[in-house]
Amino acid sequence: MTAQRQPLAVVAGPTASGKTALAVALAKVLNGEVVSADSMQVYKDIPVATAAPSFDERDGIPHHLIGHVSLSESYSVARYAEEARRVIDEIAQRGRLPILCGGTGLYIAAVTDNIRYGEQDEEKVKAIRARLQEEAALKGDQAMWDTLHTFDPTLADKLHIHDRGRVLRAIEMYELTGVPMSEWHQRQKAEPSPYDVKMLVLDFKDRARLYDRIDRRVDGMLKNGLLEETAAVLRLESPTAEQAIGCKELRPYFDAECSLHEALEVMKRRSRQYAKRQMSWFRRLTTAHVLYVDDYADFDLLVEAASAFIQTD
RNA sequence: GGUGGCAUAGCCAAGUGGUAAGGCGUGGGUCUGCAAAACCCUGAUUCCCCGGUUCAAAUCCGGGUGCCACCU
Repeated sequence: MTAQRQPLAVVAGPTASGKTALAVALAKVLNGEVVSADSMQVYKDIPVATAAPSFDERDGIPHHLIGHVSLSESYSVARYAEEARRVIDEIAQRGRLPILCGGTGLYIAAVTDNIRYGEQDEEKVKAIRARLQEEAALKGDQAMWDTLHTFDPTLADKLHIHDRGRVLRAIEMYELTGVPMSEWHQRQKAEPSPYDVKMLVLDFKDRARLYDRIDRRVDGMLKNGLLEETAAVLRLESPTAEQAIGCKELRPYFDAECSLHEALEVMKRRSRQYAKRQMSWFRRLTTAHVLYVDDYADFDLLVEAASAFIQTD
């Protein structure tokens, strides 16, 4: 007898591929609740730019981890993983199916692969980061990479010298725990996942169709109040908001440096590039079941195929 | 009609005699604490066309074509 693992459905895919609608439809058919896996939808105040599901779109299905964080707070995968696990547990307690839905591959992986980030003293982490940043600015990327290589050659060899962010994080991890990051990876892989994951990835055989949906979505955001939302957010001077597609692309427009049309074109292009990165992430998930949206004549058929897959053993 | 300038990758563009920088876009990839971020890889057998000079031409000369500016 193997231990009963917690069923967990996942709906992943690039922006504008139709994840939200599919997740809601699945929740209805399978008695589920939706847990967002989107690094930007967690923030309140930017629902339009992040295409967070509206009241109507949710259609009575409970959604979690959306708009519960302020732009002034610091948020990251570590906190997300914790919250998501808790929420998934609660949904299961209610006897319902948790459906993880979103486009942030890292966030999804944190849950499905049961990655533990551990408790860390915030102040201590901040201090180390600041120091490493300074050191990197002074000595350069090569020197930092060399440093990492002395105590974690396995990871260093996988990282590009200019991938400063990851190199520094790996050094930080070692300073914090005394254990090389690659060793942490090993330990995590040895631990079995508590979830019975059914991962769906939405994709398009004809990429032009996805790009077209992205363009239309951006145009639609305008009608939903994108400009008003962005104007308000720009006043916050939030580094986090600057990461979201929309804010930084629209800034030149508000600064009268370009036309609205130009800013929107850039926003569409940036969204397409983002979608491409997402696809590249999801493509390598060998256990995922890919659903080509353009293979299905209508939405109901897509839902049918999706729910059939989730209910397989 | 005249005079001057310009023609280099999908776009912007450096290069004035020695064997085609760079940026953007595109496509591919990486990804374990800011991930809608960050990072990596990716293209011109040839520089508008034809002829000439030269060991050697995107670079110089002549002629054509196209675009721009100014003049009549």
